[in-house]
Amino acid sequence: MNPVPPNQNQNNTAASGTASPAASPASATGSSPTFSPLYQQIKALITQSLQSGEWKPGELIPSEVELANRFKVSQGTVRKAIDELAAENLVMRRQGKGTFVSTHHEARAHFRFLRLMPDEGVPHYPESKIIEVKRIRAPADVARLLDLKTGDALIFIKRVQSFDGVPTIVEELWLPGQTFKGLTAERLMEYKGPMYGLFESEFGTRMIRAAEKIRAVCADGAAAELLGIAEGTPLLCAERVSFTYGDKPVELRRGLYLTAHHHYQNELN
Amino acid sequence: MNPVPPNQNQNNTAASGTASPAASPASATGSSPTFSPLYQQIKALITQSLQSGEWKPGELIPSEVELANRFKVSQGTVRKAIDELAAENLVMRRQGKGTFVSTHHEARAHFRFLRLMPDEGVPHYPESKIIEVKRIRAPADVARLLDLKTGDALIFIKRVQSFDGVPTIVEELWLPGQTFKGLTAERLMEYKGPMYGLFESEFGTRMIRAAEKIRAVCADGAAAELLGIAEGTPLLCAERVSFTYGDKPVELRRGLYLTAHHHYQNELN
DNA sequence: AAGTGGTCTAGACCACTTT
DNA sequence: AAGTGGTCTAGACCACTTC
Repeated sequence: MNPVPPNQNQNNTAASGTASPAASPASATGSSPTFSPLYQQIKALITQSLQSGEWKPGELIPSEVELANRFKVSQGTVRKAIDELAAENLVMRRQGKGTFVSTHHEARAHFRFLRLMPDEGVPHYPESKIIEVKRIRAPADVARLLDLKTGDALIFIKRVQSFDGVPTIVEELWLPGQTFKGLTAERLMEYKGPMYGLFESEFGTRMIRAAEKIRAVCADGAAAELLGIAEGTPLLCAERVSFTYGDKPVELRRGLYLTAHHHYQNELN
Repeated sequence: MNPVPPNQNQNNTAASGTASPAASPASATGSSPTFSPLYQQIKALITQSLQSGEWKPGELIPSEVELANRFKVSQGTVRKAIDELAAENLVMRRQGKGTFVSTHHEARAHFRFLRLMPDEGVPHYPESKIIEVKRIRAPADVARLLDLKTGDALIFIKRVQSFDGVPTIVEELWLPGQTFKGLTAERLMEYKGPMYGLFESEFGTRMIRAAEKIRAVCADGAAAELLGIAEGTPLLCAERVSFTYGDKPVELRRGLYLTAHHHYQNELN
């Protein structure tokens, strides 16, 4: 959209002695600025293009050289910007091929948000069974977490996920009606694969980060019946808020995990 | 220890036309090598110095320029090596001051491994009460996780941690006797602050990474009594294996967390 | 052969900290 | 003023992929 160079808060003119001696980057050099490095500005511009859909999930973005020309900066500066985007899993670099927009339609991405692993054997993605889909008004607590107003339109989803036919997860989701307009039970039921893939493809909303709070709880009657276990069985309760570009919360999810033969895997670095 | 340059798998001679035309980096250029980039080799050398204690936790390491001279590479290469070490929390960079070896004696580091947060209010570090310390022989399962042999010497520790006087965590630890020779109940009880600080200062063993498996369980009689709760109360069970340099496992820990007024916090990126 | 990301270098200047 | 990490540039070459 904007091929012009971002404001230059450093005197890049340097070079030979021919440079005008009084380039005067003066004016506001210390008053209010909050300057950010060039590569951060480039990163923000690239992120904008990702968010706007200029480059769609799975697609190739322009090469480093091309972006350097577009933004009128050196390749090294573009590289540093993309390095950070890759570290945040917004893009993926592949030597010799290029840089691709990340997508949830990839085996690699499936376990980035689902951390429940079998105690033994290789992990694989569970089957999903939709229990309920309905339109509701946002209760105060949900509204607060999703940065909405109490009473705003929400879509509520309840489902059960099974590994090898064994029901293991009961999940409830609250989605802003505004963002997921047109989401139906039919569409959810016929869709195979991670829900985030559907959100990405059909609603243009990509989850890029999430925060979870985990507790131990007792199975209530409803959960016990859905999971085929005794009431009172201890379950792991994971409450997740997911964010899309701009740190905008767009999903609240409460999952109850049966951890008899699975565990929540976490790496502390 | 080794100020000589690492093997150079790239022809760095370049420069002007005076370079000998037949530098012949030939020989094994494609047979078995598993070459690694220069900055990875530098990173490994720096890590060795960290592990050997040449620079101790909290101390300043040599400047980038100094390291570049020592290793006979450019500052940029040292920088990339240190960037990765900083990303792994092995060192901390501070503009204008230098690069410091990370330490567990820092408020900043306290919540890197303890992820239990109060549902409301600001997080603070719990008080610890040692229940039991004894020497045992490694059971098969513990030995396997710690990369030891069944029957090897272990130190077993049991403690309770409280927030504002409320018992919230029951924890059991298994430590290799070899690594933590001389660890006594007295030393543990008189020590204030995170146990990893003690391990780092007194035993030269720094935890740099950990893997946790989390489940929901019911409180048994022992845990219930220590936490002052009813038997059968759901608890979060976190089993952690911690690693020091070289990905060597040096601690097994099983914590039972009361999540009535706290939760396990996790960020998914 | 051409294009991409990955590595390495050398030099300049900036921002911050200490002397 | 001097030293440190932080940013930016320009150019070279390497490793990998595709044509």
